Amino acid sequence: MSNAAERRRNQSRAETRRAILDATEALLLDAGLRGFSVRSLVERCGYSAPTIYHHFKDKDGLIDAVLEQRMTLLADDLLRVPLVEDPVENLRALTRAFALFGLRNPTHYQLLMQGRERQGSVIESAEEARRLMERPAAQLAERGWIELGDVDAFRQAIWTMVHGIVSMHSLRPDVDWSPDLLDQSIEGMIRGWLISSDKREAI
Amino acid sequence: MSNAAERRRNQSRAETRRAILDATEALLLDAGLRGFSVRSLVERCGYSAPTIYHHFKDKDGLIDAVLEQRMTLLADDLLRVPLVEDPVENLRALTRAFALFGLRNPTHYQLLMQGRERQGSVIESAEEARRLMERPAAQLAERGWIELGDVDAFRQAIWTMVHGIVSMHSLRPDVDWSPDLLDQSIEGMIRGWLISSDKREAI
DNA sequence: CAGCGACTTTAACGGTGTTACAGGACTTTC
DNA sequence: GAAAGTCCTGTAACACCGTTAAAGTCGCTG
Repeated sequence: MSNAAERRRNQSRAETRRAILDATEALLLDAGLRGFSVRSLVERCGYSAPTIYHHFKDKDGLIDAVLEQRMTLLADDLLRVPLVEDPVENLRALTRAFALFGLRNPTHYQLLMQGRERQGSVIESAEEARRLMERPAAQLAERGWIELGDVDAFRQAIWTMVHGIVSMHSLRPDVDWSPDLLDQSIEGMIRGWLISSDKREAI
Repeated sequence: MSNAAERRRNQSRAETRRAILDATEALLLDAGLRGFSVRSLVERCGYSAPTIYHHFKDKDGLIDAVLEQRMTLLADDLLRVPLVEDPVENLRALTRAFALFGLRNPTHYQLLMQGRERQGSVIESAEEARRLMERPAAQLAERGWIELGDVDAFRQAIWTMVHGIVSMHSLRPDVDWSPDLLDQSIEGMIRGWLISSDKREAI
C-alpha cells in the first residue's frame, strides 16, 4: 500500500468526517438537542445514515465529537491567558475567560453538562480546561493565602460558582441577569475566602 | 346532575390521575429521564396510552405534574424555616434548606432544570420557592447591610451559587465533593458581599 | 484482470410519542 | 324503563426515531 494512496484516502475520510461534524454542529445550534435527529442530519448533509454510523459510533458519539472540538477551543483560550505573578489576578483572568466562553457558547455548555447523563463519555478537552482552571487555587494555597484545610473546598467553590452562573444564563435567558454578576461574584469570592492581607503579614 | 354523582366521578378521576402520577414518578426515579417512556409507563401502571393522554396533555405535561407536586414540598420546606430577626441567619437557614432539598432530590432537580428547554412549561411551585429564597436579600437591603446598587446582583449571586452546587452534585456524583462546600460558600458569600460591621456602625 | 478493502446506499427492524376511532360504564332525562 | 349523553378506556394505527444487515460501488493492490 503506497503512502500516497493512504494519504489520499485518509484525507477524503477526514473531509467527509469534517462535513458531517460541521453539519451536526450547525443543526444542533439551530434546532437544539431536542430538535436534532440523525435523520434530519442525513437530509441536511447529504450522506445517508450508515455513512454517518461508519464515521461515528453513535448519535452520542457524534455529539461528543462536536463537544470535543469546541472544548478544545476553550482549552486554547485558557492557555492563551497570560499568567502574571499575582495569583489573585490569575484567578480573575482565568475565571473570566472560562465564564465568557460558556456564556458565548450556551448550547455547547448545556450539551456538555446534560450529556453527562450518558455513561462514560468523557470529553477530554473539557477535563483539561477544568485542570487549567485549577492552577490559581494551587498557587494561592502555596503562598498560604487561603487556609490549607480550605483549598479543596475553595477549588470546588470556584468551579460551582462559575458553573452556576453560566448554567443559569443558558437555562434562563429570559431573566435580566446583572451584567456585573460574574465580576462581583469573583470579587466576593476573593474577599470571602482569602486570608486578609494584614493577617497574612502577621504570619 | 347530582352533586354526589359528580363527586364520585371526580374522585375516581383524581384517583387514576394519582395512580398514573405515582407510577410516573417511580419509573422516572429508577430509569431516569432517558429510560422513561410512555410505553414503559403503560406497562407499569396498567392503564393504556390514551388513558394517560386523557389525564395529561403530554409526556412533558406528565413530568411537569410530577415536578409541580415535588416542588410544592420544597416550598413547604422553605415556609417551615423559622425566620428570626437577624437577616444573615435567615439567609443561612433558607439557603441551606433549599440546597439540602436539591441534594436530596437530584433527579427532580435535574428534571426541573433541563426541562426548561421545552417552551413555556413554568413550574409554578418552583417559582414560588425561588421567591421565598429572595426574602433575606430584601431584608439585608432594607437594613443597608449590602450596597444598594448590589442588591440585584447579590440576589442572583445567591441563586447561581446554590444552583451551581446542587447542579454539580447531581451532574457529577463521581466527584468527591467537600462536605463543607455549601456552608463555606455561604459564609464566603456573606463575608464577601456584606458591608463590614465596623463600617456599618460608621453610618 | 481478479481481488480486496474502504465507503456508501437501500431497505428494513424495533422502539418512540401521539391520536382517530370505537366500545363500555355510568348519569341524566323523558 | 328506554333513550340520550358524557366521561373513561382500549385497539389499532400513524409518523418518526436510532440503528444495522445486506448488498452495491469505487479505487487500489497484487
